[in-house]
Amino acid sequence: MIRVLLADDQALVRGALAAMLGLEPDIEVVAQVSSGEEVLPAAQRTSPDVALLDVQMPGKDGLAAAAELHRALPACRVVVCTTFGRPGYLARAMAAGAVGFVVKDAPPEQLVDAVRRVHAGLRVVDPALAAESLATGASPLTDRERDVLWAAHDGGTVADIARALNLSEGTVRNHLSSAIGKTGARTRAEAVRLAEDRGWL
Amino acid sequence: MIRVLLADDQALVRGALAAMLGLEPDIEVVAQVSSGEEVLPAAQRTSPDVALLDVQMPGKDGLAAAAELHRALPACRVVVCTTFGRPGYLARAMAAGAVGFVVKDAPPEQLVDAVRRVHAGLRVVDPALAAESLATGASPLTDRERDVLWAAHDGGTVADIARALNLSEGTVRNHLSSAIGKTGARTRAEAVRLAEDRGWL
DNA sequence: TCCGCGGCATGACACCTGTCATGGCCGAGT
DNA sequence: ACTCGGCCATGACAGGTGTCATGCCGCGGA
Repeated sequence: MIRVLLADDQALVRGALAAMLGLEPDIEVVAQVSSGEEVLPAAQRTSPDVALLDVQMPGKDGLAAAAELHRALPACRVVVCTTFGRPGYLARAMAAGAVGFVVKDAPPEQLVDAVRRVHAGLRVVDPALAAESLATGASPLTDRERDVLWAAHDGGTVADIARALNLSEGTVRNHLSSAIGKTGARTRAEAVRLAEDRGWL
Repeated sequence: MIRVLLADDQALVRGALAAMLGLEPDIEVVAQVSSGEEVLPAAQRTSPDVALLDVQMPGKDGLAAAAELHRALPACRVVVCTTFGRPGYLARAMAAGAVGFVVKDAPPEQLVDAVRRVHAGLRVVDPALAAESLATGASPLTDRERDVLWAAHDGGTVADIARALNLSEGTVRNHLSSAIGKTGARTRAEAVRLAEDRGWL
């Protein structure tokens, strides 16, 4: 029996995934949580063999939860599952100690397959995504540029961003300008979009 | 037996939902498709009692598919299912002839419940969302304002938008200004975000 | 018929943005 | 000690942006 922990904020898909995994004779879902914060306590309580974590979750996201879980319970194999096949996510998931990475576009068998494979000690990564991840490369943005770009995410003015980060407006403009240059965008909005697509935020 | 058609572009969640619904003794998933275009042909082939359509799909989205399906096969009850509980989606789904609206945050039982209820001729709508929908109201944007705002979606300049819509730059600025005023935003980026959240695009 | 509203356009103006030059500060690697 | 890169800041400038006044056209309702 492979003991599985399931983390996804959308109750409907979490329940559906549990039902699907439950159909497999050698898989048992021993815990379900809906946020990153609940992952570690639930894992310590139920000691699962495999943890299936969604990236998009309120509060602590799946990547942060994966890192935390990997440090505290190295025996628990982590599979990261996400809606968006963004190259940056893959790289960050691997850096966080995940051994599997599954996209929600993939056929259902691939998930149960991934659970079995990581339980057997193998790594599971989509080859196409791995190639794209290497091609896109790591984020060229500095920490501060990322902060500023993230603060520009919801469309505030330079003054708003400067206030939020305790910076001068000129500095914010510089960071934005630099980020725009590095992403190849022509406006800050485009830069935010591109950086987000590449997982640089 | 309630015959169900399932439409969701994410193969994993589609399969998981099918597995979950398949566990119910009185429900049978007779068709699964991954895009809005496939909905009508599949429905005509399998004549389901209930169609469960995701809003976010490539090409023709769930709302367009719902309208098409409702016109062609009025006997088939449509339930719209979405990740985002945006008020505008609810209104547009109802206008498209849907009789059910389920958010993916909802508990799993609520989905099977919704399927049974709509099959019994009832409407299924989240009360909180319905209230918010009424409060937000219909879009105050004119058609052109919506077009311009949508064209501004990916962060191009005014000149880009003007080219894309064959308008003068001044006109684009006017429409944007008007849209910014109506949404209560202060920049075009914020206006795009707000309008999107409210389902005005 | 006239009026009002929406789409389209022009021009002007204040303000915001993106870019650049310049300089100071600090920590890391040579 | 020195250099280099990242961070922060200031100031200046061209060009983009948001707003307003004004006008024309076409359409549907009073």
